[in-house]
Amino acid sequence: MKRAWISEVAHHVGEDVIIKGWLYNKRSSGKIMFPQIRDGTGIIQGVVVKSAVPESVWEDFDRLTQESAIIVRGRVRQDERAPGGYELDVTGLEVVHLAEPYPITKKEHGIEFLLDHRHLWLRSRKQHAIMLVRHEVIRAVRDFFDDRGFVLCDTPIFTPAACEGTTTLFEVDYFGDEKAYLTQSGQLYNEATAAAFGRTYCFGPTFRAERSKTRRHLTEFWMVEPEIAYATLDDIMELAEELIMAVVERVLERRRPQLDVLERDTSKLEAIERPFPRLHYDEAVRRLHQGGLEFQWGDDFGSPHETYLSEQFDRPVMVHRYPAAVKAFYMEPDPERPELALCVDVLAPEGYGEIIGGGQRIASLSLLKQRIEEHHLPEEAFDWYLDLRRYGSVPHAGFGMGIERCVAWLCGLAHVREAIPFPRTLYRLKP
RNA sequence: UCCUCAGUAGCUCAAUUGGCAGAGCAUCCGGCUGUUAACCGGAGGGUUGUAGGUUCGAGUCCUACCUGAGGAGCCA
Repeated sequence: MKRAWISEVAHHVGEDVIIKGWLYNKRSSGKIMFPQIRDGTGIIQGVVVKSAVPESVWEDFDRLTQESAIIVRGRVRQDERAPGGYELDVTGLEVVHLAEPYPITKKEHGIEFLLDHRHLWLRSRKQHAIMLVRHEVIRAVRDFFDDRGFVLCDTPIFTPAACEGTTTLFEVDYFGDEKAYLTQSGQLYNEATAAAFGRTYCFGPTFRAERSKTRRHLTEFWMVEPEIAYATLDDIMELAEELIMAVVERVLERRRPQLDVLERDTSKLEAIERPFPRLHYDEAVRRLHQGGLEFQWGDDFGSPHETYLSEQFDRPVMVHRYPAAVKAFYMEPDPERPELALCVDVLAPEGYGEIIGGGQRIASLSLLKQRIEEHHLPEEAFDWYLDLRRYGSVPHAGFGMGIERCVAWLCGLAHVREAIPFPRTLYRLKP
């Protein structure tokens, strides 16, 4: 008898198999029992008939607690009455470990309790589905860039200084005499690797010590950041659009069962098509005013503004050319209107907020120096970065896409914390 | 950092005007041969977040603190 994975039982109908897993749930009715067995790939309903199995097997099943580790033998059979369409007529059972009373029950739980038990919560059906979508999103992203000739060039997590002076950084003691910071973006290093390889991307965790407590914020999140030499703002807007389309299409193609478990309204994802609307900042402000929202030209959008703008479209919307004053120091000014930056934010539909931010970087050494000074940043920290403008400086552009916001949007989650296996938020560092 | 809300059994919640702290689930015991968060009967389970105050009497009112959640600002 061979071990079978539950996700593949359809190929074993009529065969005797071994399932190695855990007891997900159990319903019994006198002399017949229906254990739900999960093995990480899926859940299958077993059927244990008292008169058909040795007495010891029946008794062992009878005393099984939720999440006990078990090895079950039986024959696979197709049956419409079973939740997954297939059943296992059980013939044997080995109890690997009898679990203590399991804290996560079939009834509802509060979010605090579930987050405290995140290490166990991941076994639950919906969390399991979310992680498979996340996996697919990450695979789609890597395939997208790899297939287009981008080189994966990972950037450091310990950094000596801020990438952008604006946000707060986590400070780390680096062997006593020096301070290091956890990276908040790989972008500055991407600019170096793009000059070395033409097209690069980095993909890793980033850290923001912002005291934000909302459904869109984590202190540790994953970001993919492409950077292209000789690219302009228009080039990367095009690329961002293609990337999002590729990810949406891939998830719809390969993860429908998971989206069904999550009760995601997939028609909202199916409706997404190119081109995405491109909204000049001026036009965005006009729309806000038309909608009766209070907003001052020159400010950055707050979350209510982003939500309002994204609600007007059935697909992601790209807002470009924000005032340079509210953006990072390295943004290239629009040659036609230098008070604006050649940058873009992509806002996800349904109020999921900014999923992509990027733009064209300053190519001129003197202008970059000037901006560093204007932003009160220490120039010596950017020595190496300025070198990129000394040795073959070219126009270049790139962007960053937040994986968790993307997953939360695709899954229709109420909060990004469920889009990462072990979320880190302001007041939560465990488990 | 600021604003709002919450904390009662292992979990989710209830408790009228300040007047005997209760239910479902989980656990344990019993019943049930097709269950779908199975169901039915029984049992055990409590320093009401902490400290103080008001009162004959506080889960309930007051003060401070702790913990958590939602939001703002900032951001992906």
